[in-house]
Amino acid sequence: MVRASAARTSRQEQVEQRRAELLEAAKQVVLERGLSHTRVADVAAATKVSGGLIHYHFATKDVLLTEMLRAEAERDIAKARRLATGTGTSLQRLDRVMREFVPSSRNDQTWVLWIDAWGAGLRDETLRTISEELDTAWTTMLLTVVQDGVASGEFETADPRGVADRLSSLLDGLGLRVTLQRPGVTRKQMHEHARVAAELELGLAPGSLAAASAS
Amino acid sequence: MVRASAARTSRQEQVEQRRAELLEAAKQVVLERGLSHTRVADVAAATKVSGGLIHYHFATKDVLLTEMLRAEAERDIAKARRLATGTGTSLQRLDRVMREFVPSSRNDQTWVLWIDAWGAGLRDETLRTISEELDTAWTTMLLTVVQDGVASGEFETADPRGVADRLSSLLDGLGLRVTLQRPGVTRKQMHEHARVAAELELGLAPGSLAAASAS
DNA sequence: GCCGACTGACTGAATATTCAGTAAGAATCC
DNA sequence: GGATTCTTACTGAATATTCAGTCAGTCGGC
Repeated sequence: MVRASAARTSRQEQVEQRRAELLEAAKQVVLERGLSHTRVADVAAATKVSGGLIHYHFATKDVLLTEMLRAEAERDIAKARRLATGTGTSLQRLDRVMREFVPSSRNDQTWVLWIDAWGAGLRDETLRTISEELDTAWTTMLLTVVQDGVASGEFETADPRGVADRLSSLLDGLGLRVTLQRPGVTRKQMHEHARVAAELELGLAPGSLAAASAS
Repeated sequence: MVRASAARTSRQEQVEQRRAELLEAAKQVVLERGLSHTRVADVAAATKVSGGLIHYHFATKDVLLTEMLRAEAERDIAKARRLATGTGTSLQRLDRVMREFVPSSRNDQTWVLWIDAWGAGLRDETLRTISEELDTAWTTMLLTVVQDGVASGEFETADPRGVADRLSSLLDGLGLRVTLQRPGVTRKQMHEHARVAAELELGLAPGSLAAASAS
């Protein structure tokens, strides 16, 4: 009895694990081929599993992809929440947040995924909502940091909400350019642009944010 | 002789017109269904023409869609150029440019098309180049206006290039939000955000730009 | 009567979804 | 604790559909 119920991995856990495995494979395929060119056969092959199994766990391809994006969004949202409640001065936290926004490479998984999702969201209510929640989480997080900085006297602005909206919009525009490898917008420049804009918005002396990251 | 050579529309002109008609239909279909879900049969139906004719004028569907985007980009680029060389004070021109950027509705054709194209550009070199040219044109146009304003003493900045990059990135991020109907970012607010950011970047008194548009 | 624009039926490939069948394990009974 | 039914994750092949692209032939103007 005891042994049976204490099996290392219960049936349910195994299913959970398999689903997670399929979602992860789906993500990899989508990163390579794009949302619209992803085939369920690709996901099956990537997992070394039969095509039928995909449909055993996910009713349709759409469900698979949607759940993958939802899971991904949740992970990113959790990350944003963690950043919002980090330690250090507001200046340091703001710097950390902005660094987190910069694509880690031209192939940054997160950015590629969400740029794809923006397009799909134009016609799919569900996807639009998912990417919206992610967007909201990041903007809210920025807002928190800005508000904290204003409260502590580090930042100066009459419209924290507006600042957060502008900074997160700017970061999206910059991240897009970096990911699409637009000339003249490297990762380094993106960070620099974000720094300058934040300093202007928050009444900081030029270089304050650069100094924050050094410390 | 005279009659023949002066035919209202020459053979070549008719072909040109039909191609334009097909490109326009393709655009409409893409706006409705998205780049990846557009079928050549849809374009044929929209033009009340046989499926075969599409392939008579365009070798493949990809060619059709790519040419459609190229034509669209060229039109937009021409518009940007026109704005760059407009009349009025730099303040007025800047205001005009920013207004032009704001989606005319949640379904603004240009924005929907290019958000879709960003995603496709992640994996298609040609499409990436096309949207890059458009992007460059708008940024360059902004740069021109900023530089003119600096020269005339209306604006003050040490880095016109940086200002142009930041403003156009911000506008992309904002346009995206408006088009995806993100809560809290209406067309009006987008314009307001752009105004505030431009004033901060260019050392203008709050409201200068609002005043410019009123005049 | 030739040529170029056009039609529309057709092909073939790609691919999502279904489904009958298998086997390993869990639950139940004795 | 062994035999038995039952459940369920999974396979692989069949099926059904969707579409891009082709091609033989029509039609109208020059």
